[in-house]
Amino acid sequence: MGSPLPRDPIADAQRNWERHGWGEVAAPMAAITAIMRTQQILLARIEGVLKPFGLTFARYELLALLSFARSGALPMNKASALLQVHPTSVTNAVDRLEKAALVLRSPHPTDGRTTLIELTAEGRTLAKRATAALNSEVFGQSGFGDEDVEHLIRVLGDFRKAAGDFTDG
Amino acid sequence: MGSPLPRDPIADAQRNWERHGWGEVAAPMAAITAIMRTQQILLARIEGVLKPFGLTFARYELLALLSFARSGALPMNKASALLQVHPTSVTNAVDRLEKAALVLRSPHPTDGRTTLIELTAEGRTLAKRATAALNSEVFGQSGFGDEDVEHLIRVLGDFRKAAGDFTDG
DNA sequence: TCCAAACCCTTGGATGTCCTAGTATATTGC
DNA sequence: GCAATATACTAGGACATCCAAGGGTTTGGA
Repeated sequence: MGSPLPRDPIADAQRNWERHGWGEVAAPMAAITAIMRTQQILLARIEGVLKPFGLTFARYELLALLSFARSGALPMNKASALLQVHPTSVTNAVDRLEKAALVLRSPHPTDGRTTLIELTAEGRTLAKRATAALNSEVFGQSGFGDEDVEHLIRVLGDFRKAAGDFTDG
Repeated sequence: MGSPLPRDPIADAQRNWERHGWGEVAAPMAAITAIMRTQQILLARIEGVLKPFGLTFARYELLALLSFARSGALPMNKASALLQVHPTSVTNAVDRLEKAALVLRSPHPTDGRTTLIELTAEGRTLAKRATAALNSEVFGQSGFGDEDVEHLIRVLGDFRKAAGDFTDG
């Protein structure tokens, strides 16, 4: 999108906050802004690796989730809850995955309101290949040190829990 | 979007990765997924605070950036570089801010290719009010401890630098 | 001087996310 | 048993992001 800037724009923003008398919240502002930007960078990397597979991150996440379900199938509402996205986002992803013959919709055996998403053989294979690519090209080269990874998992885990994502642990 | 899950879905994913023989990259995968989810939570909080002002995060960022420029004006390409988003995203944001009379476009005095974005008085006032709201309702209550904030700034700063965001310090 | 290459912004298209409604099916309570 | 409430999915709309392409302006080398 552009070449490197001569200065860190987030560090500059933090200084601006301090200069305007908002020093109390300048550091958290910088940390939060850094999280936003880091997510953007990571998402771009992930999408770049998935593109050759005809997948986006949203579709990959759903495929991966299904591949870990013993039966290879999940109700849409369950997928929505586990992926922590709006139900309409799941509908959207399933529409496209279904067109690509990677998943299929089937009626729930006992609840007429519910639709099950099932992985096709093709979908299972692609999920495996895409995961291997992500493991070697993104997760295996995150650039984060082992200690930092542990720290991130702990700090962000506490944050997510406090935000109401889950109740255990 | 939903009530808390009984278990942390990211911790479950990490266990799944380990169970499938990808233990080497399970932790970075969990850290990266946690960053994605944390960004989602933070963005929702921010958008919630900005909604009463008729702003989105993208528009707020542009407004805030302009408010720190001494002249209150910046070329579009400069804004794109500093916000680290695609030029078309800036075009989009400016279109909407201009309709709301918060900024206006003016020609660059010496370079006919360039368009300057200028903050209006109304835009400057709104930026100030929105910043105050974010400071008190989001940044001031991030939920991150002081030490964790410092750690995040450092770790994510190193990451962004390694990713080519900037070259200084 | 002058034309090609570089640069700047906008338009149009594809995706993803969320929200608000609307339809269909289950559950609950009287 | 039936009406009221709750739940599940989908349709349509608003926004944001990126990419690909197009038109105008500058710059630089022949």
